[in-house]
Amino acid sequence: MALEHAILVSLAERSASGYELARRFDASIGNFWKASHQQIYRVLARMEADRLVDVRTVEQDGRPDKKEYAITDAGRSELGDYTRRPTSPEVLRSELAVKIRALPFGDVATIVEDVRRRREHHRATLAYYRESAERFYPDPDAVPDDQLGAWLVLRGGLLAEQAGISWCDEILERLAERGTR
Amino acid sequence: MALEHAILVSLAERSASGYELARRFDASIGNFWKASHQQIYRVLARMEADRLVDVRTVEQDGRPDKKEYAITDAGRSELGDYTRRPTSPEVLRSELAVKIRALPFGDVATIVEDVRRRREHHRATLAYYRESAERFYPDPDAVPDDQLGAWLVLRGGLLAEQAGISWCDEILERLAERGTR
DNA sequence: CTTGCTTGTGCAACTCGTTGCATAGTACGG
DNA sequence: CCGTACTATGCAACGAGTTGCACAAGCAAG
Repeated sequence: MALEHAILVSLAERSASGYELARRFDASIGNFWKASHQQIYRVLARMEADRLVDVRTVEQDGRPDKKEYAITDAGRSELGDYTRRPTSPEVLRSELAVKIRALPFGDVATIVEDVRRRREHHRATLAYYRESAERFYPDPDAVPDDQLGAWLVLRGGLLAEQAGISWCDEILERLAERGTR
Repeated sequence: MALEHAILVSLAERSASGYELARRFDASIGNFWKASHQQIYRVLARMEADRLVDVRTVEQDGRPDKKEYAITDAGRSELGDYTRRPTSPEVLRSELAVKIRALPFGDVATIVEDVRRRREHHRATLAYYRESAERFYPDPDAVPDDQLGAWLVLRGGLLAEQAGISWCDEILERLAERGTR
C-alpha cells in the first residue's frame, strides 16, 4: 500500500496528472520508491473509486488532454491515519547478496565486474544526492519545517548509498586478495 | 528470479526439504532475502518441472514424510550462468521514507514512535549479526575461502543496519529539535 | 483425552509490480 | 512526407509475493 500513500503525499503537495506523477517518481520521490506509469494509472483508478482523489479533465493546447488528479478530504484523512499506523519492519532484499553467496558455484571475474558496476552506480547516485543537498539546502541547520521530510529522506539516501559503496569496497578488496593467492 | 537462485545456492550447499529451506530463509539466508514457505513450495514445484532440482521422498520415524530436494547438474549450470549475468541495478524501497515525506500531513508523535521502534529493530539485528560474526569468524583475516561469500554478506548486513541506525538517529534528533521550538 | 505445538505440504485468492503493446495528438528535422 | 520523440492514457498477460486456510502426523503437558 506504500505506493498509494506515496501518491497521496505527492498530490497533497501539488495536484498532477498520472503522467506528471510518473515523472516525479522518476525524480525525487522515486529515489526511495519506484513506480512505472502503468502501475500509477492503475492505482489512481482504484483511488478514484475509493474517493481518495478527484479527477478533472484539463484541455491543453499543443498537447493531448490530461486528467488532473487532486487529493480529497478523505485522501488527506487517510494520509493522516497512515502516519498513525505503525510501519511493518522493512525487509531488506539484496540480489547482490544472493550472487555473493553463489561465489563458490560461479565465476569470480564476472562477479567482480558486477560489483564494480554496482559501486559505480552507488557513486553516481551519491554524487547526485550531494548535489541536490547543496543546491536545495545549502545550510543543513536552516532547513524550513515544511521541507524537513524531504531533507531527511535525502539524508537517508545519502547514508544508504555510502553504506552500499563501503560494502562494494569490502567485497572487491577481499576478492582481490583471494585472487592473488 | 532471485528467490529461485537463492534456493539453488542453499540446495547446492546442502539438500533439504521445502520446510527446511523455509527455516534457513528465516535464519541466515533470510537476512537478505525473505520468503514464506508457501512461496518456496511453489517455486520448488516450478524448479522441479524445469529439472533444476530432483525430489526424493524420505520416510522419517516420529515425523511426517518429507520430500528432499537436491540440485541437479542443470541446476548447478544455471547457477553458474546466473553469476555470469549482470545484476540489474537495485531499487531501494523504503516505506519509512514515504512516511517521513508525509510528515506535514500527519502526526509527528506517532511517527517518532515508529522511528524509535525501527531503530530498536535495527539495533537488535545488528547485535545478532555481530554475535554471528564473532562466533563463526573470530578472526576476520582468516575466513576460509568457501565461507567468504557468507562472511561478505554478513558484512553487508552489518553495514546496512549501521546505516539504518544512523538514519533513525538523524530523524529523531531533527524531530526532537523541532519539537522544542 | 483434549489442547496446543512442531513438522510437513499444499490450495485459493488476492495485491503488487513488470513487460509488452496499442493508441493518439503534436512537434521537429531531414 | 516520413521517421522520431515527447506528452498522455490505457489494456493484457504474467510473475512475484502475501494472507488465510486446510490437512495430516506425532509429541508433550495438563
